[in-house]
Amino acid sequence: MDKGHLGGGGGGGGLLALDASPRQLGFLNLLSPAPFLRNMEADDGGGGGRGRRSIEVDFFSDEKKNMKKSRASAGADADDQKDQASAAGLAIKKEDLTINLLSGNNTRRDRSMVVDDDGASRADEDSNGRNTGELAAMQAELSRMNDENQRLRGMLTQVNNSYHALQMHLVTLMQQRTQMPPAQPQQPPTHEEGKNESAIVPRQFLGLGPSGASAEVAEEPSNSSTEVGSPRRSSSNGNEDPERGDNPDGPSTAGWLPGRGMTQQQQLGAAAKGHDQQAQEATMRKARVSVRARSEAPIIADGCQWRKYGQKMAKGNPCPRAYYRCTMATGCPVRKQVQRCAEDRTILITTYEGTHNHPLPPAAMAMASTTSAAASMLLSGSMPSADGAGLMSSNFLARTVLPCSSSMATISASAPFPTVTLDLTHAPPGAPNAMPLNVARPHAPGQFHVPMPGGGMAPAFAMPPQMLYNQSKFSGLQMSSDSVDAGQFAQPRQPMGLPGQLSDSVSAAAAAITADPNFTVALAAAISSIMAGQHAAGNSNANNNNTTKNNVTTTSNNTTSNNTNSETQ
DNA sequence: CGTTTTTGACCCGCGC
DNA sequence: GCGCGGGTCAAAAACG
Ligand SMILES: [Zn+2]
Repeated sequence: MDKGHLGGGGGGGGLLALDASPRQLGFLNLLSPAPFLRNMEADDGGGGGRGRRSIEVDFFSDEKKNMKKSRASAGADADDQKDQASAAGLAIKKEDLTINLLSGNNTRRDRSMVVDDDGASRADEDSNGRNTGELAAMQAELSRMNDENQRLRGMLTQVNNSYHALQMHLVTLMQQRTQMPPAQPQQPPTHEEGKNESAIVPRQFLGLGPSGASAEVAEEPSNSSTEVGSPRRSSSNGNEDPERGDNPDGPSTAGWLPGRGMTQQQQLGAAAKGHDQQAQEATMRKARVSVRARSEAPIIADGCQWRKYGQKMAKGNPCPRAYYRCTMATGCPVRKQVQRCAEDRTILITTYEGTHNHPLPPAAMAMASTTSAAASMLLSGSMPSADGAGLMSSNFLARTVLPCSSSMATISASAPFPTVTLDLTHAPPGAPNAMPLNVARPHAPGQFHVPMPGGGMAPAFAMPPQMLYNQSKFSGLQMSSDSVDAGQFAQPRQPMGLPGQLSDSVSAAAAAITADPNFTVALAAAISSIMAGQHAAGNSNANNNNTTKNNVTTTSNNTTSNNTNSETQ
């Protein structure tokens, strides 16, 4: 019954000993001109665990941790939207906001106030009734402003939050539409609710399920369905066998386990759930988005937390392929596999699969929605084979997603799964970027350089978040314009009104929508991180350890790998 | 003590 | 039906 015994085991990670010094490099890179999408070793992606000492390339900078901390220390006081909101994402935003505010009007007053205050004591002695009065008044005003400030912050947070939620929702919807025949159109929209949705949506998202709202319960099944692919093996304990169809729920108790066998049979019950979903999910699952980038680091920091659950020698190349799964939420179906390119070991290929079922920090959003958008486009674009549509969409996508990078997107039909590949490895000099501003600056090979709209980072700092937002939007539009009708994208711009009906255009629009904001977010993150970096530099987290074993997988030896089935059976 | 990594065993689809 | 190969599971070890 059991799967047979336990495997072998054990591990060994002890080898980590070999640290290299790449860290330094990382820092250097950090400092280098191209801040966004820069290589950065740091960032321990994950949290806890044994330090993953690794250098990571950080596409979408994420130092959420730092951010959080700093924010907290800053005295964020209340603002507890907690969860959803709290996610680093907002944190970052907040940070920005805060910064701006400070630099703006308040600051001066603040400072002056403070100064006065200090001086006050002395002044007091001198006895200035008037001053005192003024002081009081100012204080009052100050507090009022603070108040307001906070309130605004809160609002912003909320808005931001719901925006993201909507965004995700949209993607989901789009996918659903694509998949479903005309028939039952209206379901999804149901939960718009507007306000609260922020909390709900994300979860539901995961479920994708119609009923989603009820979340927990619904989720389970759906979730399992999500896993779709995996259920098969649910072997773990004999339970599963019987499962096929029964046991609706043993409820949630078991709930969240990732499905896999985990002793839960129920999951299959989910199967019943409905073909659509299943089908849809299946498709989703199939769609893959892979990103090729140059990186010394063993993995790319995309803002999510990943747990490695497997490693295998790939057939065609000496480098092993590692499998990771998202651990930000318990049931998150997202997986990714990382592998080094055989010919050029400096190229790291990261393949994402699935959609997150939980809110993400902005840093993660960037990558996540990029991939999800890519996936949807891929799926919606009818089969990849169709060059016309396929290519176009891919190009569009590439441009949308990483406007400034010279990335190229390609869709391969050959693979078992439809796959979109974003290639960030070439750095064509004269790249035809959407933004003419491109600073032609010699960059390190392989780094994408992201020309800021302003022509450099510096100016960007000064800009308030909104400016950034607009700009990014702008750039997005511009890009999109050349391949598709810009008009369509214009609509989505309104944060709220989502017309979307046409499947294709919708998907395109969705892509645009999702992509743009992300870009923004990424920028914001990058900027704020940099800013933070100034004082926080020393901070432990800042760039964390990445010791790195520089060489990728030292595992080379692993004889093991090829084993496949060699053994029993 | 909770997490994450390591790693051999499993599972399963597919081609022959 | 067998075997290959891609993925996944999960015990045990490594970390913090
Ligand atoms: Zn996730």
